Amino acid sequence: MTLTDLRYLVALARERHFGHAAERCNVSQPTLSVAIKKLEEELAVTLFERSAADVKITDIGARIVAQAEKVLLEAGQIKELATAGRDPLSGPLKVGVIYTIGPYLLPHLIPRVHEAAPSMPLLIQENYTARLAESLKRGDLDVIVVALPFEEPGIVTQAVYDEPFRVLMPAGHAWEKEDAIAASSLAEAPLLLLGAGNCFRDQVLEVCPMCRSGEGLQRTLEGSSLETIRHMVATGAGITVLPSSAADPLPNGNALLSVRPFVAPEPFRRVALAWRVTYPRSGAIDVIRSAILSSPLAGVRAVSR
Amino acid sequence: MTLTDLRYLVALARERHFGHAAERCNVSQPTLSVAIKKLEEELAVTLFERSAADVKITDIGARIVAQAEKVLLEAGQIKELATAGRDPLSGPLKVGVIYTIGPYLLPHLIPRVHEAAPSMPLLIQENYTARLAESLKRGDLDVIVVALPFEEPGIVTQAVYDEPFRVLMPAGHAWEKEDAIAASSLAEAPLLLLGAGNCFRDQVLEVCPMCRSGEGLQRTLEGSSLETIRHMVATGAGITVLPSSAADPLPNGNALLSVRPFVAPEPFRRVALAWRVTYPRSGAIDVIRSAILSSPLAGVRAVSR
DNA sequence: CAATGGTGATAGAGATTAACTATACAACGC
DNA sequence: GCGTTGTATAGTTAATCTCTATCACCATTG
Repeated sequence: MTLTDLRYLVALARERHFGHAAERCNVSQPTLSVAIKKLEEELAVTLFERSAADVKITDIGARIVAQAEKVLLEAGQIKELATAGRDPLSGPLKVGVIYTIGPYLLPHLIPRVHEAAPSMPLLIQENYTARLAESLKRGDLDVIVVALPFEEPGIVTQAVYDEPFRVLMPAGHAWEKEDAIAASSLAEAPLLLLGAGNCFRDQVLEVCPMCRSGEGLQRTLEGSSLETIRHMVATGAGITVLPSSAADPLPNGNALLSVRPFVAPEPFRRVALAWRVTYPRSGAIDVIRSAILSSPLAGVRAVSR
Repeated sequence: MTLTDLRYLVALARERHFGHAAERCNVSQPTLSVAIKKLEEELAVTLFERSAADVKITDIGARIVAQAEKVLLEAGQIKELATAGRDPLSGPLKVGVIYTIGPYLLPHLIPRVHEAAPSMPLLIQENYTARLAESLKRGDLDVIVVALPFEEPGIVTQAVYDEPFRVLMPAGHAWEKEDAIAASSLAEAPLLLLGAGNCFRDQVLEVCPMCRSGEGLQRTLEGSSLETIRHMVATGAGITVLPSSAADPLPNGNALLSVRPFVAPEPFRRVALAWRVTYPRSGAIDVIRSAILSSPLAGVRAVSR
């Protein structure tokens, strides 16, 4: 029993004439005749009464035809589903973002994506890089926004933008008179750091090797976010390093904080998109990339493909 | 897209492993692999993400699999319908009976059929032979009970029983003293006849050729039934001829009527079943025949096959 | 870093199935 | 009877399905 057989069956039930039904199915009369006979044998049921005058459907035949129509209808739905799902910009996209990007990127990203792909709702999750990578590989996420380096088997990454680091200090801090801060001097200040797991923490420590070795005055704040650290800096608890997208928008309306760049060469992080090599909706990822690049993130420089 | 393809699809969605899914479908891995690929091409949609680690279903793939399961379920229903409908004694049987048999046969027939085939309800229609034949050929009826001769192209008949004719007269009628009535004497009495269209009318007239030529005292009662004629006879309106199944049960409790047989050779009618040659539920017809033969119809003689 | 094992894709051969054309067969109507 | 109409059957061709064997890929492991 194939879907073709069922189509023949339904056609014959409608036409009540082998020849006409065959014509409607674009096959020869013997083809349809044989198919119906085969179907009757397979089901061990007489579906039609053939006579010279005409073709009559049996009671059981009518019931089976009705069911066959239901099957064909449902089968047709598959094609419709496929057609609807063919657009990579249709259907939800599961996006992961690291904690140190999400709060600054998402407010810009969401409206832009919604405009570019109205029928692609975003399901967003913030987490550590390692957790995001796990979810991505498992298929719980479709694309993640992370900082490089990021290497995983089966995962491709595409750099999107570079983002310089800034020093954030309380207003009135001694360094406020400097135009730019040397990375080496970070070890001299009480540096507030994110907890382990945040890649940004590691990147900051890389900027200041002495801090990593524990020789500085840095303090690790487990369970904190850049925002909570910023508030702590505002109260004079220490200084910190922020990515420009988090730091630059601040001072305008915030009298308690001062932001300074690093002296060249400025340390920076490279933010990238990552997805499974096998992920088929590349169009959706393009939309995300474009939306990120058109977002007004302070201080960032696009990375050409 | 075939039902087999859909089975492969569903299996793969369940197993998430081409080899295992193929095994479950009793095919080789390449077979399933190729089938899935073909399906994806036909639908122009990626259903699965293949990677070395595992097989992930895409969102659209999951939706299509759900639909495929629905299709397979409905298709399975066809087989169940066929299994259920394979029994010729299941499902309603559309029976037609001529007016001059129905009232005497059906009360006996129905309980017997119900006992022999409890899941075969009877849909019964009484009508003239010609009308029944038309309905039978059209497929509105499955089997009819008529009197022979009955010849129709595409219709087979099977004689069931012979039924002698009787003369019915009012109690106290002059012929009451006779043991048997000669057919030729019918022309001498006011004979009440059914309207045209009733085959029994013609058969009675055949018994009495003089009546046919209009030389007797007979009166045709259009729109009547044997029962109404019987009541008329009881009031003394005339005499009539009845089949034994209608006549013989009467006199016992009916002081107003007398019944007499004809002199040998008794005229009789041969009652038969008729159905389309193509009708597949011959088992159902056998049941009807048996039920008729086991019915206690007065005076009838079974006709051997 | 090379070897290994597991997994899906591909190639080519063989068998099955489905389709066609031609024709037989059956039933009715003239 | 004989032609017409309509379905079934035969035989052939073509498409398709399925198989075995093998490749290619990747991730793990010694």
